[in-house]
Formats: sequence, structure tokens, C-alpha cells
Amino acid sequence: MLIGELAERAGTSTRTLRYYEAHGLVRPQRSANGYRVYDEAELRVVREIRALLDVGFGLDDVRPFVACLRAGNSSGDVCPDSVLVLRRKLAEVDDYLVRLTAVRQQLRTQLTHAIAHREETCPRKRQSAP
Amino acid sequence: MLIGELAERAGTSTRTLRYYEAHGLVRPQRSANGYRVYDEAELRVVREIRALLDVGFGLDDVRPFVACLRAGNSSGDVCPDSVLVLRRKLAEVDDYLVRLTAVRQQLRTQLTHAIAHREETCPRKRQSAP
DNA sequence: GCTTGCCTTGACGCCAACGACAAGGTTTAG
DNA sequence: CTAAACCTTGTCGTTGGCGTCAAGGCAAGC
Repeated sequence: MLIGELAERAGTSTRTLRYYEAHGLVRPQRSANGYRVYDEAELRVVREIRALLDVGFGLDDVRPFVACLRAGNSSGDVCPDSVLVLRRKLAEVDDYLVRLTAVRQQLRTQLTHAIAHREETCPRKRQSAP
Repeated sequence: MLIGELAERAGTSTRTLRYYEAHGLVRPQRSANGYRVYDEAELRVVREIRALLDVGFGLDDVRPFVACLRAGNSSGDVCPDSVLVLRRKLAEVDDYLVRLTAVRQQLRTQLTHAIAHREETCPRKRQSAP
């Protein structure tokens, strides 16, 4: 499988696949003419990467999962290092949820205040630049 | 008040103040020697900007609040444009909270699965590069 | 032989809000 | 006179995950 086919099957771009390779996440073979050649296993790897990135992981966070898959496991999250990352990310998300909830509360308070004190003093007519 | 003093009193840097000015958020006067001169009102403006950025606003979102303060209002959020931005941001935050909660749920599921299927297959000794 | 459609490496662009540094002017204290 | 401590403009770097050319090689059908 060449890079274009893998990209299509993984729902991404060739640029992305080369980027992952540059960062050590994917290791294709090379055919005689220098073309990258991927086997079926790499498709799973790429899909794992994509799924994790979608969830908010960084490329570095993804590495243990890839290694886990490469080690022959059926899923990338069953290895200790992956679990560590999962725990850490969960903690980060929880943290962020707390802060975001606080922000939400502040926005609501501010909105309430703003509406209570409505004033029309400021918004001059919007002007376009000359 | 010169830029250094304003920076200190606002808890930020001179670079930041010049950046805000470059983006039209702050308008200092100039003294004879070309130095930027700020009055007390600008301190409030800068603090408003900082507070909003901390909450996750972008510079563009902040503009209405600054204009509102400049129009003589005691707080930057009482003007219609500010209220619009507040509403939009609140909606964005709510949206993000929903997605983040979904992510959290997925992480928990994945963790559960990972722990149930614990395998030690993958983590070879970490090696340093030669 | 020529076009088409793959592939290759390389390098700049993007977005946000600045940090950091360069090279120089000004004012004040000593 | 000079050093210190301000100020000025200008430019490049940062962080991530790519998009988007650019310039060229290789394979295959006509």
C-alpha cells in the first residue's frame, strides 16, 4: 500500500502521514524507487493516532499507544504506559472541566449584571474604514 | 504615566501594552520625546482586557468591552455589543463543556477497558539515544 | 515521446498572544 | 563624562498539526 492509498483509507492526507513519520510514529518500508510502502498494520496505527488526536491528545501522548499496538496487542491502551497517559489526560480533562465551569459561571454572572445595568451609551454606528 | 508604570500596575509587560496598541485596543498620548503617556482610565481598560483574556476571550472579542468603557460606562459589559459577545461566549463554553464531558466519558471507558485487559507485552526498557 | 498521475524532499504559511533581542535615543544621578 | 534606567521601533521565535505550493523523479497508457 502506497501513501496515497493509506491516506485515503485512514481518512487523512499524505502530508499528515509524512508528518507522523517525521515524528517517529509511523515507519513505512521503502520500495526500490524510494516510495513509502505500508502494510495493513499501519492502517490501524494511523487510525489509533487519529482517534486519540481527535480526543485532544498531543503527538507525544500518542506514542505509548502506538508502541502498544506494535507490540502485538489488539488495542493500544492495554499497556502500562498507555494507562498512565490515560490517567493523566483524564485528570487534565477533569481539571479543565472545573475551570471551564467556573468560567461559565462567571459569564452568567456578568451577563446578569450587564442586563440589569443595560446602558446604550456606547455603541456608535459602526463605520467602515475609509 | 509611562508604559513601564502602567505595565507594572496592570500586572503585565510593556511588550503586551504595545501589542494591544498595535491592535487598536489602547491609545496612549505621546509626550514631546515620543514616549507613550497613559492616563488612569487606560489602567482600567488594560485590566478589563486582561480579565477577559484570562477567561478565554480573544482580542477581537474584547473590543466591544473596551469601547464600552471608553464611552463612559462604569463597567465594560453593559453595552449591547458586549452582551452579544458574552452570550456567544457562553454558548461556546456550553458547547465545549458538552464535548469535553463526552471526552471524559470516553477516557473513563477506555481506562476501564485497559485495566480489564491489562497486558505487559509492550513496554520494553526505555533507551536513550546513542 | 508525451501526458497523466502517482511519488519524492524541502520549505514557507497559519493562528494567538506575546517573549526576547537588537540597536539606538533620552533623561537623571553621580 | 558616564553609567543607569528608562524609552523607541523592528524583527524573529514560540507552540502544534498540519495545508500548500515548488521542483522534480518514476510508471504506465496512448
